Amino acid sequence: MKLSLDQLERVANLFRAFAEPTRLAIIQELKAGELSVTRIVDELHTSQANVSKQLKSLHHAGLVTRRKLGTQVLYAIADPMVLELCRIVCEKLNQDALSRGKLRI
Amino acid sequence: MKLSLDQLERVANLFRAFAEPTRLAIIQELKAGELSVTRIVDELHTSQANVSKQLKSLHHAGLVTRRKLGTQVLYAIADPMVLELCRIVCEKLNQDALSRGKLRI
DNA sequence: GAGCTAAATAACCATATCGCTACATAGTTA
DNA sequence: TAACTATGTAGCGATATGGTTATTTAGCTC
Repeated sequence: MKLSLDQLERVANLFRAFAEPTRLAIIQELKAGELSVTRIVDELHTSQANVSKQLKSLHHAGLVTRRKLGTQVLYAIADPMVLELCRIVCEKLNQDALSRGKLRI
Repeated sequence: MKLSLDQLERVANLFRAFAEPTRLAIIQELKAGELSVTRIVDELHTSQANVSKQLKSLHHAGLVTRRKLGTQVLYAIADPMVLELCRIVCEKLNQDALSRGKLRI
């Protein structure tokens, strides 16, 4: 059974959520557990505005959950599938380039 | 262990190869086995030039193999991981939207 | 309410890339 | 060689989006 253009578009959108280094860096941070926006900003080398924007993308794609706690907003990985995909892709890259250091989000 | 920016970039590039409907459509066609460019063009609703361009992306990302046969060039899926990733993403989308038809590349 | 902190949004620029048309290249056959 | 087919490439316009700065909104504390 083949997917329609509309369905392919939705699949592509999900992959696209993973297709930026900054969003992957956020996922990498969230691997340790729920974090506030500020905590994430402290770890990454980009602005708070950008982190908020990318978190919005991730949340819209259903990859992270959002929870308000006072003035803070806590984000967490929504589905183990997120880490599973990263793991598979890292494995692939490790296979393709054993010379460089192992990759793992 | 956290990935460097350079490593995250490489992971993102791999995901990006999956992040376009046309490239996913090509992968979907190749699921049946090795195909020539013309055969792929016949199945998709886009130009031969565009198919060649997207095949170049897929090949550069290591997702498809390339084999010349006379005047033809045959492409095939390079790694079962490619279909595995598609399968996982489709599963995720099916979970998120059970109301619509099942997705499967 | 005033002042403060956390997060989101707006507006903008720069860059990337999708798909197109036109053309170039390579391999086959007459 | 000429003509034909299969594939790749160049260049273009339109669109999308990553990151920035500036601003806004929401919630806390005094």
